[in-house]
Amino acid sequence: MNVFASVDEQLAVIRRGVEKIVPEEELSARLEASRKSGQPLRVKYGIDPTGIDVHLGHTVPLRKLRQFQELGHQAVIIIGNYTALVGDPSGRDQARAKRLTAEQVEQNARDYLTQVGKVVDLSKAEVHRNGDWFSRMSFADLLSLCGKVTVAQLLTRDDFAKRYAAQTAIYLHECLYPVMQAYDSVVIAADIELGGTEQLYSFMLARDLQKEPELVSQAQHFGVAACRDRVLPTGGLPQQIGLMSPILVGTDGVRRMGKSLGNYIGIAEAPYEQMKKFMQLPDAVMRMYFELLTSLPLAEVDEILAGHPRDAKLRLGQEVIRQYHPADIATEAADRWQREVGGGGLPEDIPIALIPTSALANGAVPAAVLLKVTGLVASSSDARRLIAQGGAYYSDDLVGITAHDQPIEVVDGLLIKAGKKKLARLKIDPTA
RNA sequence: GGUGGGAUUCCCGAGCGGUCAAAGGGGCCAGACUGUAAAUCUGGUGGCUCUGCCUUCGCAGGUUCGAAUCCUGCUCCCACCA
Repeated sequence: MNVFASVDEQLAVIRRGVEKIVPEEELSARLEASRKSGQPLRVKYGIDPTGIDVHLGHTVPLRKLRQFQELGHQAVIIIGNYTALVGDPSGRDQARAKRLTAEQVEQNARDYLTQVGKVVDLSKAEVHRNGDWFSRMSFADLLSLCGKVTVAQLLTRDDFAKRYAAQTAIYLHECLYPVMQAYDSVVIAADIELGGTEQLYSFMLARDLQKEPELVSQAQHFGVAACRDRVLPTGGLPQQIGLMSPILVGTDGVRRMGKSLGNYIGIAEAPYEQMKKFMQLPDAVMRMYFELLTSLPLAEVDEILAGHPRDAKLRLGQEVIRQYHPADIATEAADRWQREVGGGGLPEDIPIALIPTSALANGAVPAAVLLKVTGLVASSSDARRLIAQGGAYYSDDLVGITAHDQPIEVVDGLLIKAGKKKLARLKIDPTA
């Protein structure tokens, strides 16, 4: 059967931008077997619906999942609505403070799927909520599951080991987190699991559980049909292979991309906002972004990077933006950046600031007061500082404001600029 | 339960009776440079009716001409002991 590309061709796609494959040597054999039997591999990706904004960091494994789909394999998305109740302890030095309610989790799950659908072809993917089985497990089922995992195993996890050594709390339900995640792999008979490098422990635990006949037959009760014809003569399942993506650095070029760090580019953001963020990336992260976020051949990426970094960023931005917006919009975002920023022109969407008539004295307002009233600056002290440092300008010709008490004659449409980025156009408000 | 240590301006962290709006670093802002990248340099970073005034150093009181600094109580953290 030739529904699948050759193993080497598949490997070329699969390996791109992957940091670690464990166990690496099993991958090509698994692909080979799938190609011979015509049976697609089941590729699992699990997400905990704890937040809402999907950003480019999340798209790295999601894109990998999409690539598997394009190679003809079966994407299986696990919505961790039950694991979300626990909270992933990965890398944490203490337990999570709050736990989400079931309703929040379900709402988040829906929001997630909408955004995930921009990367993965959901019409061809299986989507499961792990509550489907965890909510139906009996305590006896849980006990037999726990009977396969030792505390010593759990403590091989770095984060738990550290907490144990430091004598900070490790709650039992946290210990269950990796066990639950691994059990998901048993229920859905995963051949491959995608995730970040911090998932190594759970991925390996899944392999251990998948070879346990008792757990496999138990999992049959939870009705994921695909599981049934996968059972080996031993009673176990084929053990999954873990594919771990590197962590995408954020727009600061240093820390991992994350919402709480404010260094992310969200896939739901407006194209021009995304483009501006791309243009402000440190040069050094471009290669990583090209590799992980686009499908451009790496040889071509090298050529692009050999040129002017600004052009490379424009290209990078467009390549990524067109994955989430129409291509002409992506091009327009790049053009607009060149016009407004690259060319030193003025942006087209300058906010209007209303100036109450009562603030005028002979049609003019002292510069510091004006800056404050427009809201470009937080306080009049701030305004004075800005003016003293030569960072305040007025009119389309950007005339520098030289003194905080310099009277600025207010006219409708007058441009006021504070620093590099903040702009406003004045409008006299006759009602105030 | 016992004994010590601590809570400082966005963050970390000095200060331990006046010269403290409070060192230093980070972050952030502005200027120079430039590709609105990085690096570098310079300045700034509580508020105001701004050569001065007002409000900040966990909370509430007190001592003093004067307190972030001393005393009392309260709240919350942390370490060691049991």
